[in-house]
Amino acid sequence: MSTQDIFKAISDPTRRQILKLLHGGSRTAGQLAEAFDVTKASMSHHFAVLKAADLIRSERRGQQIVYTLNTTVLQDAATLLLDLLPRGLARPRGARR
Amino acid sequence: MSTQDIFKAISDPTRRQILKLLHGGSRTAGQLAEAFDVTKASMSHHFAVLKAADLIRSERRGQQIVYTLNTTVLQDAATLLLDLLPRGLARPRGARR
DNA sequence: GCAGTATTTAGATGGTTGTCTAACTATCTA
DNA sequence: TAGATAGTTAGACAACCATCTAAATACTGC
Repeated sequence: MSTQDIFKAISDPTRRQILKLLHGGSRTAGQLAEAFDVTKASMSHHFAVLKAADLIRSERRGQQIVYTLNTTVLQDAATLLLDLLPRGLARPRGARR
Repeated sequence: MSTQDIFKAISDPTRRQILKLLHGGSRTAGQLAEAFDVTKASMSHHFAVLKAADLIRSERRGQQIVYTLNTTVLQDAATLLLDLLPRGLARPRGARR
C-alpha cells in the first residue's frame, strides 16, 4: 500500500475504468468482468493490484465477491498528485494534512 | 499527450521526483541529472516521456536545455484522478469543467 | 575548423506487466 | 456428497520499460 503501488495501479486504463465503475456503488467481480473484453482471470489480476494499493476493498457474499471503492486512498492519490504542483496553485477542498 | 501518456509518465518514481524538483523553478537537464543516481542518457529518456505527456516543456539556452513544469497539464491530471471519485466528494478549487 | 561541454539517440539487456489457458478453491443447492 | 456456479491461482508468453554503454548531435569559444 505504498505510494508507488497506488500510482502503478492507476497507470492501467482497465483498472482506472474499474474504479470509475465502482463510482456507482459496489459491484461483484462477475459484474465488473462483464464490462470488459478480457478473461475473468485477467480481471482477477487487476482486482489484486487494486487491492494491494488498497484502492478497493473486497467482501465475500455467498458465492460472490463484492468490490467496493476505497475513496479515502483515491483522495490521497489525488492529493499526492497535487503535491507535485507549486504550493497554493491547486488544492482539494478539505485536504488532510 | 493522451490521458494514458500522463498516467504512464507519473507512474515512475524518478519522473515524479523530477516534477517535484521542477516545483522550485526551471532547471537544466544537467542540474536535474545531478540529483539522481542514473546516467544522463537514462535521464534524457525520462525527460522525453514527460515531454510526450506535455508535463514539461523544454527550451534550449546555449549549450543547455532548460526544462519547465507545465502546471496546466499536471492540474488536469489531478482532476482526472478526482474524476475517479464519486461526484462531489473532492474537487480542486476552481477546477475547469 | 577543432576541441570541449551538454544533451540526445541507438541498440542491447534484464526485469516487469497484462494477458491467456488450465487447474484449483469456495460456496450453494439438490 | 455431487454438480454447478463464482472467483482466484499457477504457469507461460509476448510486449513493454528502465537502464546501460557507445556513438551522434548541438552549441561555444578559440
